[in-house]
Amino acid sequence: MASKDRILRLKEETRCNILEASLDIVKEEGWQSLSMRKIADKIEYTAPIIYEYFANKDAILNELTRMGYVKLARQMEEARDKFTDPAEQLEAMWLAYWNFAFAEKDLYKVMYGVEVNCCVFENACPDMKAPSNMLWDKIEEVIPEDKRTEDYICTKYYTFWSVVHGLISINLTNQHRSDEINKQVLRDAITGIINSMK
Amino acid sequence: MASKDRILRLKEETRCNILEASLDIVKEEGWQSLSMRKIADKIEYTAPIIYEYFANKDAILNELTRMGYVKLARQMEEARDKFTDPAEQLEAMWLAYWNFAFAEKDLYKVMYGVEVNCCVFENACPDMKAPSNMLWDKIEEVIPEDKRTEDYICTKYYTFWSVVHGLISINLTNQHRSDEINKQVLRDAITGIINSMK
DNA sequence: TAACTTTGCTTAACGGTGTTAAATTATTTA
DNA sequence: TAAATAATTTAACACCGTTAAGCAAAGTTA
Repeated sequence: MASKDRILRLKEETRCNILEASLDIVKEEGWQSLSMRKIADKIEYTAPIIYEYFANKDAILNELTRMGYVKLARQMEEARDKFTDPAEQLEAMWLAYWNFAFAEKDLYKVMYGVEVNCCVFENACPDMKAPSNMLWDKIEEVIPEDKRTEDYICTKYYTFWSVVHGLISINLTNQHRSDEINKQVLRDAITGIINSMK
Repeated sequence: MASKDRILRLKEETRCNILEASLDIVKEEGWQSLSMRKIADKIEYTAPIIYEYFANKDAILNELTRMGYVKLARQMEEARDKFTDPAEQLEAMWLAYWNFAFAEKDLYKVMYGVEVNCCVFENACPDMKAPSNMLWDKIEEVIPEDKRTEDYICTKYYTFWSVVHGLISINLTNQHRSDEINKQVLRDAITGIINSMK
């Protein structure tokens, strides 16, 4: 009954093929244009057979993100093991996280639910720039004159924006929802950055 | 020829109705289930009529985000004008930004492209928790024993995650792409938080 | 070997999406 | 009133996720 094994192996293989094809499409065209029919085309089957391997499209995305987390964890471990000092290790791990996100952009987008809503952001209309301009101007005002270079302002601006937007995103996608911790993180970060500028 | 004016006024009104209906649907069912036919239903027309007011669905989302930015700017101005000290003003503005995001969750999601990919995040499988556990453990290690409470670790963890994920999101949705600034922000923030823990 | 059953896969279909072209109805103009 | 124009709808296209029915090959049993 070795034929059973062969068939099982084949089934496992097409399961893999489905995931590989999906990831290819995601990498080539972005995860929002991933469709069951495109996957089927790529593995040279018709769409319905995918449902013998995955309950639905979400299940495929789910498995892709799971695999993404595994890969991320591996890269972070590698980075960690290059150092012995805990602080250095921590920094290396965050850098690995960072690097992963950019090496696997679309995967990261699927994993953390980041996506542009529609159009190009390039020639953003003035209304879209108003809030950032306001913040920018105020940051400029807080920074003492002797430090006030374009790059320094830019750095502080993005540090601010990152921590706030990041915490918001986490709360919106995840349902973390511990208001106490959130407020503490937010105030810690904001006052910290402000003090660092003075 | 006052009838021309009346017609123009009516046209402007249905344009408004389209946007209002869209925002209602977005608030009720989330922006991913916004459809041209649903909008048409709500304004008691058929779908093709919408194309006389907006080029396509993206144009509607675009206008909604533009209006969102206007609203955000107004709330930030209000917050700013309650203080005179620049540092206090800056903090108030960031808090206004924060409050806006949670008062207008779905609008913020459209504006900044934040969305869950598919399923519930609640009972996340272990693979999904591995990276965060690794970071959590290392943070715990870096924090001196006398400060090492659950809440303190949690705060630091989310501060880290927020700033990194936030900066990543900004880079992925936007195409900011100034590697120099990015690296500076990242290292500034990370080493800053690390030092604050010691 | 012949009949029956299971398996693997496809075709067809449902209800949904954004979008466009043609047809129809209503309104204005001559 | 008749012609022209505008407003609106119907119908259609091509896509989407998903399911049910059908078919053909393979395996199993008599």
